[in-house]
Amino acid sequence: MEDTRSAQLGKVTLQRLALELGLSTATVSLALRDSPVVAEITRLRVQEAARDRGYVANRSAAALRTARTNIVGVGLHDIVNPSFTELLAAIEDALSAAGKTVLLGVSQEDVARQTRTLGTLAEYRPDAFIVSPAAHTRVEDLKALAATGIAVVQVTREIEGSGFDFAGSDDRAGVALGVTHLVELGHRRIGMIGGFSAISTGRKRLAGYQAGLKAAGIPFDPALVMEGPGHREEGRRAMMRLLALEEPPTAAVSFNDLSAFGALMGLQAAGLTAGRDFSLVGYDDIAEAALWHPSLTTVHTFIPEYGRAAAQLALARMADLSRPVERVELPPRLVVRDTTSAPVPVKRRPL
Amino acid sequence: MEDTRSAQLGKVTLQRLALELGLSTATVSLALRDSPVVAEITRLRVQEAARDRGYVANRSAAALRTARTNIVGVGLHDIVNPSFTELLAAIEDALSAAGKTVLLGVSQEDVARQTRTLGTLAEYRPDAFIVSPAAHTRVEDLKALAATGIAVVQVTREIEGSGFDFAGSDDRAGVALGVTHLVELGHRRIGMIGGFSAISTGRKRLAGYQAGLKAAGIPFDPALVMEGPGHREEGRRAMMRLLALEEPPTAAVSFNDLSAFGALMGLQAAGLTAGRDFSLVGYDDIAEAALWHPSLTTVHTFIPEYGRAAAQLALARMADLSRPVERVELPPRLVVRDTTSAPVPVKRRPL
DNA sequence: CCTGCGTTCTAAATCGTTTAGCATGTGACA
DNA sequence: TGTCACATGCTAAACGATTTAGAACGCAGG
Repeated sequence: MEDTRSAQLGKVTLQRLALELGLSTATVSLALRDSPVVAEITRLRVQEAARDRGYVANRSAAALRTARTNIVGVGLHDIVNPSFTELLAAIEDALSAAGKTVLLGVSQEDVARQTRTLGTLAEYRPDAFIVSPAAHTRVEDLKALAATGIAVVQVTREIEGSGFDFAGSDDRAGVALGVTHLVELGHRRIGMIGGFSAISTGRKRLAGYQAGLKAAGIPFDPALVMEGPGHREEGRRAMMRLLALEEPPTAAVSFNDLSAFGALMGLQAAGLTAGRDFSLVGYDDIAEAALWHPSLTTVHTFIPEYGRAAAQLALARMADLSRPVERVELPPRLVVRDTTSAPVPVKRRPL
Repeated sequence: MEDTRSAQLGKVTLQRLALELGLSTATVSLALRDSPVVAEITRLRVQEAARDRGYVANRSAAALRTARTNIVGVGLHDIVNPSFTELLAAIEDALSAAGKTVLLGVSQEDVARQTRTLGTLAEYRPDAFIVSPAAHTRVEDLKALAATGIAVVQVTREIEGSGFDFAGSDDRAGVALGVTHLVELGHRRIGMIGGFSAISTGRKRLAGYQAGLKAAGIPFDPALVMEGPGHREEGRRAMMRLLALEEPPTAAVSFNDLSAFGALMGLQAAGLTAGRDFSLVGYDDIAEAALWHPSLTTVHTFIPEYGRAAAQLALARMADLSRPVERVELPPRLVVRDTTSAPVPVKRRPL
């Protein structure tokens, strides 16, 4: 009934509404947005008519006129990794509470795809971008986005020297926490699993690993660092390689929980028990970490918090493009569970 | 440099480009879109100029003119639940391959919020909606979206009688598979954990449970059905309640993997071992299922596949609004792991 | 009767693109 | 020379909203 009528009469636009009400489009537009210059009674009349006729504003038209879209482009390199899912959920939640809508782009850790995706998003003229840049992204790639006067905020990862706002966790301090914990348990030979130098988080977490060692007076041994993208499978292989070393470590920290899970599988495959034969510390504390068996000692990074922070930074910058650059770097917290313990002298149970 | 220049001269629009090239906007517009009516040489000249000047098309303007946005509104009730994350990733992937961009809305299983969110998305005039409706969504709520001539596709869940395309898994058959598996192992008293009748998947999975029992000649006992939203915590509580029954079941199927994980925790808390003292079948087979200890026997539902199917349905319907309604219902497959086994006579080890 | 003022509404320009229809130039051909 | 076809490019009118300057009106005060 309703649909048939509106289909017959064509789409209901603001002009149409104005015509039917015997008002000008100016008045209708103002009335719909609760402007004080239109009389109370007219306002109510207009809003009622809009509701009755099922009027839906056309943001393309509004955006064209106002150069504002209320869209925020969110570009992540991955959304299946639980830590990024949590991030996306937090960002979406904070933005939608502020009346913004998320236009989503996923780069799959591929700069070319990221360029294409963000380029497409840019055509929609988002008021802001929130980006976790793919590995190998250059400063210019990000600058290109901001060229049109769009606010750009980096989240989780950052491109050093880009000069954009950033929200994430203090990765250096975080991984150092994990190393210190292992040292306190008595470990001296500690490996690092996953992470690579093409992304800021990789560099910072490696730096945290080194800082932790240094604080304990333990020399850094590059042979104990297994670079990798932070997948489960890569974590498993890294653990195998660590165990195959001439002088294998008795413990390791990892780039993220996913590679730690892989490492746990590697331990299991080698007939070793985490938290007894080998100590392992994860990073991020995603929900799954507490559920493993044994449950994963890891570093909690407050992902929803910095997701919300990123949203706030974006809102602040789109309100004032020239405000000083801001960095929000939340301090992580160590969560001790069952995969860490004092090292066993040397003997290893064969099964 | 580049930014300063373009900032000085104002935004670079198609008109500006035309002016600088001494061409009409029509020609420039056509040239940029590789129309055959503009001469090869002009086309190249225009495209080069566009590249040099950093021209970024304004989709709001184009959308206004063409009534096409290349946006697809994706409304999910949750994105943190891994099965919906996988779904979102698959949908995004398929759509972006087709040149569409995802405008995201999350309803948090709340109809009011869903109405608000989808209403906002509608203002952007997406070419299509892909929706997994929140519980208690009524047919009219969805119809309202389609009123403006927008393609609507339901994914995972559906509102019966809405008459929209649908892509999901054959939930009835899926849960029946699980029940049959348990029956074949020798179980006769089988519970159902999670799911509720406010959503189609809840109803279908319950129906599958009943169908499985019926096929085995086992009478349906409502006392063995623990309704709930499909969270971990709810699964845990449901398991506690099942175990506290006068005549507790020896096995259970569950609404989804998350509630099965909760149930596993419940078993552990009760000092029971899944796959020995109690058999449990999950639903969905998310990545985490294989990693539990013991690993979860569950029903694999091909989420990325039907996510892609939903995207294809949306593309097809936006190309032809009047095509016949299509339903894609993928048959699930049982994955037997370690949480199921033949029932133990009655004796239970106290710890 | 004129002036001034506040309230409420209108006319018209504008945002950047697409597209139907028209204009122009060129060469072929009769 | 005139006609026609074709290739190419232009003109101008949309699309649906927002916004600014100002019109119309009623009313009070002198």
